[in-house]
Amino acid sequence: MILGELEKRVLQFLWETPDSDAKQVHAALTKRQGGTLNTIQSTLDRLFKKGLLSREKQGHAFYYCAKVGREELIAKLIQDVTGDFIEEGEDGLVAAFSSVSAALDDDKLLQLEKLIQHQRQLRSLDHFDADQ
Amino acid sequence: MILGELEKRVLQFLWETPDSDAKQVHAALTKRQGGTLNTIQSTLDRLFKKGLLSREKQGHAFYYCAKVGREELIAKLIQDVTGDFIEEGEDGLVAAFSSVSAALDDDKLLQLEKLIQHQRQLRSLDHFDADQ
DNA sequence: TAAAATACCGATTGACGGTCGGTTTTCGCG
DNA sequence: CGCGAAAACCGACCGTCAATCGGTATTTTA
Repeated sequence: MILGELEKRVLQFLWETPDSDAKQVHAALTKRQGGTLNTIQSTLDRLFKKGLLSREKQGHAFYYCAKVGREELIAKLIQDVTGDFIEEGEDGLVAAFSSVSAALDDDKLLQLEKLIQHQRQLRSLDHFDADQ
Repeated sequence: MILGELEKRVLQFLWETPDSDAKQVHAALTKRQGGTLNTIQSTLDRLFKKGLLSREKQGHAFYYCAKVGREELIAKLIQDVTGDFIEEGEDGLVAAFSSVSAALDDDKLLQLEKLIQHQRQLRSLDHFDADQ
């Protein structure tokens, strides 16, 4: 999946400000270039058709929400962009991580290891909560 | 950086078979669709101009080599595709990994942690060798 | 030097994002 | 209920870029 510049900016805005209509998105993005209200509507529609947004009619306008979170989208983009270089059958994300770890220096690698340990620790806490 | 389908297949071939000319690439890729020899030449040229290939004239033909390895390219692609969603200043790759770790289940996370530990172990062995 | 192999140039096609004008639909209010 | 405004929708156009390939210039080699 390829995202254009405007599409990315719209997504970022909707992560910060969910449940916005075209007018609001336009008002927010037009300050740093953002085209016409029509342009924003087209972009919202394209993102909706790509399955990245949900929308609901309130009054006479659609209100949009991001259907995927930032992390989820990043994961999807990485899988897309690396998919053709990953063997069939292996998990795309893990394989991508694996490939890339070679490109990280020692500090980055340590940083990443701590990050994952932290993440796993959070998980076990969640499980502990869920067990109560 | 955006890579087309043919460009990806050419790259993969050159990783397996470095120092090939257009004719060889064409012979190898034409079995599963690959256009004319001219098409392959254009694609090689495009990849060369993108800085992904090096070339050297031997006889009357250019012989191409991939200038970036598979891991390096994957790292670059991930940085490109996630760059707009990563804060300025932080390391793109680590930040991307960090974002994505949320999208991994426990097994994958553990798998990844072991992978990184393994990688770090390799590094220290390399350093040990280098010190001798 | 001539023929063959190859590089190079340019045109075309097909996607796709961005842009926007014009028309139709829809909603709310008098 | 009907009117006016607001919004959605449609379609067109542009720019970019990968893929494709024909034709021509260039280079190598015999």
